[in-house]
Amino acid sequence: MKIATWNINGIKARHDNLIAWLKEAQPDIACLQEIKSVDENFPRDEIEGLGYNLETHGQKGFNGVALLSKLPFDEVNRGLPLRDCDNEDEQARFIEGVFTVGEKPLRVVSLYLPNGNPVDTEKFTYKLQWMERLIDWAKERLALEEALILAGDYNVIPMPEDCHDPKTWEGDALFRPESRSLFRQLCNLGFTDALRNTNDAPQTYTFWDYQAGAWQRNNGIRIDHLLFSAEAADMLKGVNVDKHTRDWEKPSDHVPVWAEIG
DNA sequence: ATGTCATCGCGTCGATGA
Repeated sequence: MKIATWNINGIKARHDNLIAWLKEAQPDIACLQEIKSVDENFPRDEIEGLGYNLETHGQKGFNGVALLSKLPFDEVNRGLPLRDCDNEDEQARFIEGVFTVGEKPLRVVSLYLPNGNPVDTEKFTYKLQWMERLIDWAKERLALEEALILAGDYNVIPMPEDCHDPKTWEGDALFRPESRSLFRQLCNLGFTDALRNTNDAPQTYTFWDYQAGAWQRNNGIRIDHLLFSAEAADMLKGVNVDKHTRDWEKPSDHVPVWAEIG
């Protein structure tokens, strides 16, 4: 089966591209980010018409995540749990679905990690705190020893080779040592970076800015990641990036990344 | 590192976020 992640940068603006891609790629589960829609306004009809169950966690204007699945949802959880010291988290960036595959649970998360720029503001501390909360949550889930996939837009460039020109990213929240360190800490809990472990092609990117001809110059970054628990990694067959969608009319600035498991 | 894009607010553009 096929599990995909795609930051669509607005469901209203990207609906037709999403439908075209669903027909073409036929993922069994798709994790979407930046739906930029409240749940009530999310256009469900055509997606459900293609045979998908759909769960959204949206908010007005920005952020928002969704899960599409041909399998029925056994369970859905919205939002990353807060810590005692946190204020209320109103940003919709996390949704978890539980499915049954071969009589075993498969947990899939669609996450949209905060961008964190500019770094001299509370946006950066919010990003780092969000990552710490994600690590705490992941520790608990990994203790279940189930197949778990954390998919989404992490807004983290893990390694210098994950961007066209590391010098231009120095100091950016996506490439700051603190962000990269927390991403490593998350991985080191026992996750496999599915793309990195199945594809060593250089310049494998998942995002190209709309500005300055970034796509035409292949000035991209790899920030969309699929992290697999050991039980999920045992099922991993391969990973691909649907780069061609960046050339479509009215493209998202991100492209889908998907894993084949079985 | 800015040659863009999506959304909101009630205003046909400016602010915001990425």
